[in-house]
Amino acid sequence: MIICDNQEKTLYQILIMSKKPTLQTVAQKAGVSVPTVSQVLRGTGRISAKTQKKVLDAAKALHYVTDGRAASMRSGQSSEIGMIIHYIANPFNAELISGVSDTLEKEGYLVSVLDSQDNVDRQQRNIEAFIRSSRGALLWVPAANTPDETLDLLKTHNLPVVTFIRGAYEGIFDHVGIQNEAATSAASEYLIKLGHRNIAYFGGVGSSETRIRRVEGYKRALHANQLEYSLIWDAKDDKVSGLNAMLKLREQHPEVTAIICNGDVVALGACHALRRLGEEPGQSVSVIGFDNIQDASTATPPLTTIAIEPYKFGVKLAQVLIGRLRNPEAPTATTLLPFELKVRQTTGPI
Amino acid sequence: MIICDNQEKTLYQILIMSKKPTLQTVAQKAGVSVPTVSQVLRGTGRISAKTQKKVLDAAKALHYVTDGRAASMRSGQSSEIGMIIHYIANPFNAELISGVSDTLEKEGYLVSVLDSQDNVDRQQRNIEAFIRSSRGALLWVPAANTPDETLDLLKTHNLPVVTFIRGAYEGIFDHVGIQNEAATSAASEYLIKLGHRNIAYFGGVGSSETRIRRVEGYKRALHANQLEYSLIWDAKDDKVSGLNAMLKLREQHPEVTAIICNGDVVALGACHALRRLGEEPGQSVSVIGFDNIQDASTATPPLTTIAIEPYKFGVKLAQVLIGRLRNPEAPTATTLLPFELKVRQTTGPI
DNA sequence: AGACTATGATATAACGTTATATCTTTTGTA
DNA sequence: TACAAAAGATATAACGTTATATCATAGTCT
Repeated sequence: MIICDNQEKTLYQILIMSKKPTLQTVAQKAGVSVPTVSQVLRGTGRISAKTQKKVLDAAKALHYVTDGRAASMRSGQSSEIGMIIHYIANPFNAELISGVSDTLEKEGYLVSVLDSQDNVDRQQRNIEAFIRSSRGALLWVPAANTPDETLDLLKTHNLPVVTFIRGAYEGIFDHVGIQNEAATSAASEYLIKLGHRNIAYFGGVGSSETRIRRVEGYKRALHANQLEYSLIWDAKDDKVSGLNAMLKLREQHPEVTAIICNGDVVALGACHALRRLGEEPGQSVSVIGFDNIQDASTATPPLTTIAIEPYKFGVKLAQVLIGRLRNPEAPTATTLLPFELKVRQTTGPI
Repeated sequence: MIICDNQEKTLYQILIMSKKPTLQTVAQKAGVSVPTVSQVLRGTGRISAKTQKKVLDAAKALHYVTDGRAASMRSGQSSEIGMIIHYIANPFNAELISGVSDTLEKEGYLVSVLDSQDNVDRQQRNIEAFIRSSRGALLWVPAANTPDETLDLLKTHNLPVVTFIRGAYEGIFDHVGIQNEAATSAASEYLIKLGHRNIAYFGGVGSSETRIRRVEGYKRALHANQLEYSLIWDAKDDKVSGLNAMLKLREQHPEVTAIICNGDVVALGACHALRRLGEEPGQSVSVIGFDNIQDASTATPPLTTIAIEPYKFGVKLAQVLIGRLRNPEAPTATTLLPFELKVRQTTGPI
């Protein structure tokens, strides 16, 4: 019994003491030097086939995985990419993130996403966390009213940055954005052709870059068609807020016959409000969304919306970043993604 | 002109060459040694107030941020936590992630999330990526049919792991889960009390741990009430699949008067199908969801569902991990979160 | 006053990798 | 056969931290 007990203890000790494998461990097992192992695993191509096999076998047997910290520190390169977005759970953003991750993972990068909640302090902490953790690049939706201090931090640490969605720093950083102004302008033109005269811009709060541009597109179209009437109606970009804001709008401004929304979620909330009032979206009031989220097509009635394909947006964003990392000295560029007006059943003649 | 030109070049050179600040840089500026700076910044409390001020001023002026790679490598500790989940964009999971991130960020950790898409190869790559990038712990929803190789990898690298949602490795790792069986059992009992006899389990595909438990709860309740009828109907957990599966179910099994769904999303799809058929959820067919996502309460009609608060789930999960990291030798534990049956309008007497 | 302790600061080594330079062996050529 | 060149493997140093041990200096006690 005592012997058995001792044996167990010994095994336990070994288990505890077995550290994770390093180049050192693999080199010993394969009977070669540490730099040789490193070269084989990185595939520099300067090691003979025979040695390569020995090394690869040893590495596999030991479940060896490179320590990215050490590799990154020595080589000065990082395969980790940080992303800061204003709201992760939004379905549009979630799809976009998938596009980014899929594309960058194929290139061997690892993407981590933080949610700034559009709060500049949180954003500052997020960026510091990324710098501390040595992310090699940053994909960034700048929060409204970002202070200069944040920019200083990014510049001090020479972090390659690509902004997206919100174009606050074009010229300083690469940017991938949406044709906001052109999109809402086209949507307004469409409503005007249907005969609408009292068109409101619905949803969004405050003066984010995105919303300003969209409102401008809306106003431009009104102006181009000599329409006097215009109305901007605030609502946070979630369904419940959209619902409540629409109830209020119908009460206070019954003259409105069409709305262009800041996002699909808020648009669906508005449709919901109309039906609760016994009205049908597309009949008494036309509704146009923005984003084309999955629910837009499956809702009853299906939502007319400005479609930006979020997954493709993410892919493009990733490609721009890859280009930047390959060619760090290239001048900064702005890429605007195309949009499409998907006409469904929430729009109709007046 | 030449002088000016030279000056400009010099400035440019300096800018290019200015590397990011290190302890070295800060130490020089403050006129102290490197270890002193390190101690001040970590707050070991062994440095005089006067020296502390010098150091902190210098660090601030230089925008110094610790290099986490080096710190982690030397100290053997990591403040980065990896999370692998089967589907990021699902609103329940998105909320859960928020709960985790918020809680862990407060403790100084940085969470990165990867989406395994329930694919074991992808999952394996994700785990390798996390090991390579030296995550200090892993929060993990194991994919169905995870191979032993994956476990070997985790064990070899001594990674602290907390599984959640799916309890495949209880006893090996800590686990935070849902009372799946009790929940569907309670939901079934409720339907039976309303007079339903032909109840189906609706949604989910294949034999995930979660689904097995939920189906078991459903069957247990049927059995306890001597009901003969049972039916399990597959559907992927998205709205469109739910819609199509429900259309088929109504066609092939018109005798069913109530369904218990694998998730709210699929349940909402089912409700949508009913309305398309001119039926009203809660009248001809009762529908019970699972998760209580935001849309569940705002849908028409509001969805009766089994509520788990995803944010609280995330907070609890984070707390379990923190406990594990504080006390690595403690025996593993399983925590099951309470559920609540939220009765709304999609359930009614037969 | 001399020895002892507490306090504050520093010197040194190590974490695991990769870049560079160096060394050995093989191959090719005159 | 001798020598250069190419190929294959290795030795060494460095990345930026922190743990540990060491060294001053000031304060306390007998």
